[in-house]
Amino acid sequence: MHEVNDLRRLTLFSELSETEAEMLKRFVSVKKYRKGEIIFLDTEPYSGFYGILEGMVKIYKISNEGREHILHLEYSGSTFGEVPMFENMSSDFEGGLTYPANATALEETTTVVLVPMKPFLEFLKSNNNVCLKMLSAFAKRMRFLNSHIESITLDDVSKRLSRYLLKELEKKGRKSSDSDIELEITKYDLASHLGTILETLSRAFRKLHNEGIIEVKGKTISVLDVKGLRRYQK
Amino acid sequence: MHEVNDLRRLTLFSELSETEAEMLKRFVSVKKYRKGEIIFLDTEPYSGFYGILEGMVKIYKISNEGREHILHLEYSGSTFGEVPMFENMSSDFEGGLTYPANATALEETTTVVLVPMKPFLEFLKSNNNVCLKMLSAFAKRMRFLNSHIESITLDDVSKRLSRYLLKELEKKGRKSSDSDIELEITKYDLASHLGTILETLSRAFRKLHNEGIIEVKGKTISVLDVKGLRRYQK
DNA sequence: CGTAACCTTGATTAAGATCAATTCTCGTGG
DNA sequence: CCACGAGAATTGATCTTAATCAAGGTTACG
Repeated sequence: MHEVNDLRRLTLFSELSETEAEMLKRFVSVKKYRKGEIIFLDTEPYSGFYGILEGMVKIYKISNEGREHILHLEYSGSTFGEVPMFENMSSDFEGGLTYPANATALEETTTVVLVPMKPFLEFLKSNNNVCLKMLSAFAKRMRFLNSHIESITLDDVSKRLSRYLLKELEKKGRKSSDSDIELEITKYDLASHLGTILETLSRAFRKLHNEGIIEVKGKTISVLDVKGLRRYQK
Repeated sequence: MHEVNDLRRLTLFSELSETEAEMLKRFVSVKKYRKGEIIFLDTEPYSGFYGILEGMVKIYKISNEGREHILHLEYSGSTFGEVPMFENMSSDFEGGLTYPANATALEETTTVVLVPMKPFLEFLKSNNNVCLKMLSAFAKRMRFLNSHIESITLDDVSKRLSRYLLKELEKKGRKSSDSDIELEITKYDLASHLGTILETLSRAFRKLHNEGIIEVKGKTISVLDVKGLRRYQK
């Protein structure tokens, strides 16, 4: 279904000209994964970054005790695994590059493109445009990481949850105006993303429910009191 | 002492040609701060990023309860506050830009340059080189943020401390080979950086000491058993 | 040499992880 | 269409870690 022709579906490449996209096409390759399949591990040698044409991917780390923490959830249109590409440029680089985290497909049909390092770096040199776009994408991700750290170190679990729900509301907000949130991931994954575990997340949902702020019905969260939610994380 | 002429002391600009440096000089300005002085707050409107010519700066967030968390410690040669510069480029940008965190000088004589947004973005358009350097700096920082999150969510405080000490050893390692670490910051700031508080950090030091791994004498940490330290965080 | 900033230690409390037992939900095959 | 079973989620009891509260000690520096 999705082909190399869809390259411009990726935000990073959305403004490429026809000829530029053609150049890219020559060296990228399309791959498909099923739910739960691993795209790369943080131990693997680096070959290039990925862009999502369809589906959803989680980027995560695992502790020695086996606990998992999800750093990012990436959706169709976005890219991941770009970081190492720019690390062989810094003077203090030594040894082989690896991916910074693990990546696994979350949806049954997840289609990605692999953009290999060397040809892409060449491509970048003559495409200041894409360079700037990439900086913009990095900036966005850093802002996200900052606020993620902030929330993990300074907020308790219910606050983190309310923060997450508000962000989801904002996302939906652009499309529809009702205040129902449909969780796109399992609560296990959500817990891992919020830096906690399933049981604790469950109790946080209950707490917000008891305060009359939300209603939980499976994967559907109805926000009854947006102001309350906003007040909550302050 | 430090002047606009020192622009190439910043890693980001270290490879600029004479003429390029000249261009930059026209619009940057030098500022000096004393220990404890605030450089910017996360509520302030964004004007541009900073580069450190001399001294040290902490980048941090503060919770509503007044707890502080240090995201980065930046030293002479590095830049900070670049993120918002690339955020007005993304399509979903709305409203005025602010700094993503607070910045405060940690040393008595801290000298920085302010690089204002608009002229620098213009400059970037014709300097693919600097663009790539910036990507490399961003990549490095993201790698750091990732491992920071990993350590905060998956390790306990003593592990985080041992991780920190190992990184410091590595840094020193390039210069001298002995295994003494001279803390450049107060233990209060270190605690804040490790996502904990002074008392807990103190106990973590004691724990590592009791295991015979380190010796603590004020701001000097002697690592007696590097292997033990390495083993510790696994 | 005195004072303020810095650090340590102990006792107590609180948040969240772990362990264990159910319950709920939903897709699949009988 | 129902029943079964597996994965997902909830709930309770207990344990662990780290935050908080409180007091005292140490160091650096004017």
